[in-house]
Amino acid sequence: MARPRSFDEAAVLHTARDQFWETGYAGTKVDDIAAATGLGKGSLYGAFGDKHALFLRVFDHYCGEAADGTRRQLEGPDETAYRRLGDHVRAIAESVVADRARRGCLIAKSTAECAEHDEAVATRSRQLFHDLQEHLTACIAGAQRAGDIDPGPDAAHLGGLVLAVLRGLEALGKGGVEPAEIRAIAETALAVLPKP
Amino acid sequence: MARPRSFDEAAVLHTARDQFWETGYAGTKVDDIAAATGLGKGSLYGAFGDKHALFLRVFDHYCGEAADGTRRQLEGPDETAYRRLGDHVRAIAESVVADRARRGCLIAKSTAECAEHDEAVATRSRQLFHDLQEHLTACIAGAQRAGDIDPGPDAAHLGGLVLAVLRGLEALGKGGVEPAEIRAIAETALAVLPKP
DNA sequence: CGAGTTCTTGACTATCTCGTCCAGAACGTA
DNA sequence: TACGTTCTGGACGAGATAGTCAAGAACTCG
Repeated sequence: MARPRSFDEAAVLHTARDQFWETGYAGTKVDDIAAATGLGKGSLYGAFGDKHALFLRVFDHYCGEAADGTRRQLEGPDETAYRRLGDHVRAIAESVVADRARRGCLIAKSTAECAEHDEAVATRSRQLFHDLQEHLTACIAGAQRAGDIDPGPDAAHLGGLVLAVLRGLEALGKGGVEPAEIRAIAETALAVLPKP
Repeated sequence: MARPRSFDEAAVLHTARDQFWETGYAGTKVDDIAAATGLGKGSLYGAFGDKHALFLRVFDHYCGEAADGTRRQLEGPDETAYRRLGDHVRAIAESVVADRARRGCLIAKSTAECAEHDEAVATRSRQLFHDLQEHLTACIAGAQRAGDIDPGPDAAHLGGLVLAVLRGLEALGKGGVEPAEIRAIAETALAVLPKP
C-alpha cells in the first residue's frame, strides 16, 4: 500500500548506539548518525522522532540486553552457582581489559552524563541496577545453599557489594587502570567473599 | 602599571567547576560560564584560554583536591588505620547518599565523557586513581601491621578492591540506588575485609 | 496500470556557540 | 596629571546544529 522502509531498523539503532557510545549524548550530532547510517535526516526523524527519543530507544535496548545477558550468565542450579558467579565477575573484568579504546560501558557513560537531568535515563538505570543486583543476589543465594559461600551474610548485601565492584571495575578501566590490576581486583573480590 | 583583574581567579574557577559539573563538558556553553561568573567572554578567554584549557584547569584542581582529601583522611598511625579506613569508606557512602541532586563526582563524569578522546583528561584520571589506590593501600597495610586486617592478602590488592567499591558506590548513587542500599554495601565491603 | 500512501533525499531555516575584536575603563608610574 | 599597559564588556562573524519541508520515488492494492 505504501513505500516500504529501505533500512533495517535494528541495524540503524545499532549504528546510532555506536555513535552515542563514542561521543556521548550532547557530543553526538544528528548529522553524524545520519552519515553513519546512510539515512537522510528526514528518514531518521520520521522513523524515530527527535534526537532524544532515538537515544532513549538505543538506551532502552542496551539496558535490556545487559540485564538479559547477566541473567543468562548467572542463572542455573545451586551446585554451579559459585562457579557462575566467578565466571561472570571474570568476564566483566576481561571485557573491561579488552576494551582497549576505553569506550567503557554505555550505561555508565549515559548515566553519568544524563541521569541528573533526564528522568527517563535515571529511571532506566535505576531499574537496570536493581535487576543486576537481583540476579547477583539470586546467584549468591544459590552458592550459599550449595555451601560455597558462608550463608551468614545477607545475600542481597553481598550482591550489592559485587555489583559495586563490577561498576567500579568499569570506572577504573575507563580511567586507564592496568589490565593486571583490573584482574587482580576481580580475583580479590571473589576471594574475600566469605567461605562457610 | 596596568589595570588589575577585577575578579578572583579561584572563585571563577569554582563557579566554572559547578557549571561543568552540572552539564558536562560538551553540554556546557562558554556563555553559561560567563553568565554564571559575571565575567565577559573577553576576560574569560584572556585569563584562561579557550574552553578546553579552562576545563583542564578546573579538572586538575579538583583531582588534586580529591587526592589530598583522601590522603588526609587515610594517613596516620597504624593503630588507628582500620578506623580511618572505615571512616573514609563511610564518608564516601554518606557523600553519595547526601548528593540528592545526584550530581555525582566530577571525576567520574568527566572521565566517562572525555577520557576516551581527551588524553589530558585520561592522564589525570589515571594518575588520580593511582594515587587513591596508594593511599588506600598504605592505610590497609597499616591496619595489617596493627593486627586489624589479615596480613596475608596483598595490601595493594585490597586497596584496589576498596577503590573499586568506592567508585562503584559513586556509580550506583548516580543511578539512583537507595541510600540504605548504598550504606549497606559500604558496611558489607568493610565486613568482608579478612580479619586475622 | 493508476491511485493512494508512505518513505527518501537533501536543501533550508532558525538558532546556538565558539572564539575574536575593539573601544573604553582602570590602574601604576613618571 | 598624562601615558602606557592590561582588563572589561559586549557586539560580531563564521560555522555548526536541531529539526522541517517539499518534491519525487517506491510500493501495494484495486
